[in-house]
Amino acid sequence: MLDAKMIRANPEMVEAALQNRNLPGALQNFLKLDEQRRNILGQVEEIKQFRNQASQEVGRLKKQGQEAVELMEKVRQVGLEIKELDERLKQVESSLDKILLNIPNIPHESVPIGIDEKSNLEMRHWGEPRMFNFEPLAHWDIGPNLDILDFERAAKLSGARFTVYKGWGAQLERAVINFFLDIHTGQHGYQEIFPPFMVTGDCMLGTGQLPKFAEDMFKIEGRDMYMVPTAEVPLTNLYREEILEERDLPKHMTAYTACFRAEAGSGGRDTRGIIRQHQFNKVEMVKIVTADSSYEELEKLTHDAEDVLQLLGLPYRVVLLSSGDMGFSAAKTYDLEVWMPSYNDYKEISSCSNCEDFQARRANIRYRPASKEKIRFVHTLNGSGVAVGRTVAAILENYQQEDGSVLIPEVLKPYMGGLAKIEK
RNA sequence: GGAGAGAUGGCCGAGUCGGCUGAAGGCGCUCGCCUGCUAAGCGAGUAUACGGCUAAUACCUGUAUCGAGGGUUCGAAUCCCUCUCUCUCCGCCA
Repeated sequence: MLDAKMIRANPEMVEAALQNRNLPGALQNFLKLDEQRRNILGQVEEIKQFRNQASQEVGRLKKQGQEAVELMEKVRQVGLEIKELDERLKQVESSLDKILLNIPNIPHESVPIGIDEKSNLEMRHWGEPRMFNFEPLAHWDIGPNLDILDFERAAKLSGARFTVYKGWGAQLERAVINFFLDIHTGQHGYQEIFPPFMVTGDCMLGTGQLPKFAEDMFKIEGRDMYMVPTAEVPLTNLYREEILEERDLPKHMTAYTACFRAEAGSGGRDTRGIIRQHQFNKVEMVKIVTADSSYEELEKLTHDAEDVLQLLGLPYRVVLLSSGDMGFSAAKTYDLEVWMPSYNDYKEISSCSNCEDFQARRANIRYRPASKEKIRFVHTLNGSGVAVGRTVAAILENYQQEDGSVLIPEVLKPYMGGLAKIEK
């Protein structure tokens, strides 16, 4: 959520930024409503002041044993006015809220301007796509061939976009999860968290999934409960409505959760394999930091995600997203894209964002500066560290052998009971 | 699911029959003083949001906030209703 005062002070700047987000005119009624609000507020507060003073006067008179019927009647009348104005104020404020909650974050100045992914910028890449001296298979063929992925029975259980992992496949998934967590906690200094997989609507509002993207999520019937679409939601909301001490910052957290997404708008995309599922595993990193350090922290966060891909020996590139390709809450985002032979292309496997104070405002997460200055909003960052299912797919494809077997990356062997390769 | 208790400021914790209570007291924290010393003592200060005024996120000023929403009243942290959450006991259960 943007700061209303900031918008009021720089309407043209905000409008321009929203245009770069493909949302021209999103500010339309905001300024008018904002003025209305201050108008009504001024009126109603003045009357309330009178009421407060008058009712104190009544108290004083009564204490002295005097009558105050006239004054009491006057205040009663005024009370009706207050009620009416309060009602109007509430309406205007809820309209304003609706606008504010639907406005995305403003891109950082370093973000390339563009309407879609074509304007993204490749920052760097690591490793080179493997050259195969045989025809490589896609993971949706490798998996069933080795009997470690079962798409058909998954469909029987749950329909499209679900996968059953079996045997070494299931172990590989678990190995990757543990490997990621061990690296982030042991080498990158994150605190491991194991959060609930279901959260309230307030949490979804706090991180920006609601109100705009309700159709992307799985909601529990008849309850104010949602399946988490990413651990970013519970981790960031952990400190919702709290005032932290600066000495307790930064907070670096990592968590494994299953993630649940309705994939409403993704029609026929990535229908094969485990790239785009309704349920997938992910290890997420979330940072809660002060404003002056957040961009430095974003670089580190991105490197922490890159690190696990390097350890796994998976070729990838880092892409800076353009203004039009970024997520709703982000001010700046780096995507990590892993080389995926079946796509003959790089495929997103991590997204690392600085949300600045956008989520902090919504979730009301603040901190008290050590200098005892005014309380401020924190900055929040999140990044996949990284998507587990896509990692498994990348391993299967990048480490496949001509005989159909798949080598286990060195760093994962300890997690697989020393197994060197998965074969039939 | 049944029965009961409770939700107050950064934390702990008072609030009498509704009326200078934004809220006693304590802790913590900040600043100053004092003290021959990693202690103690003394003094002062210490919520947030949104308005107005301002160059100002500085003063000053107004309004709101004692779990949330609604009601009664001239006036509610204090009375009434609804909801949410926490705790205790019972039941059930991985």
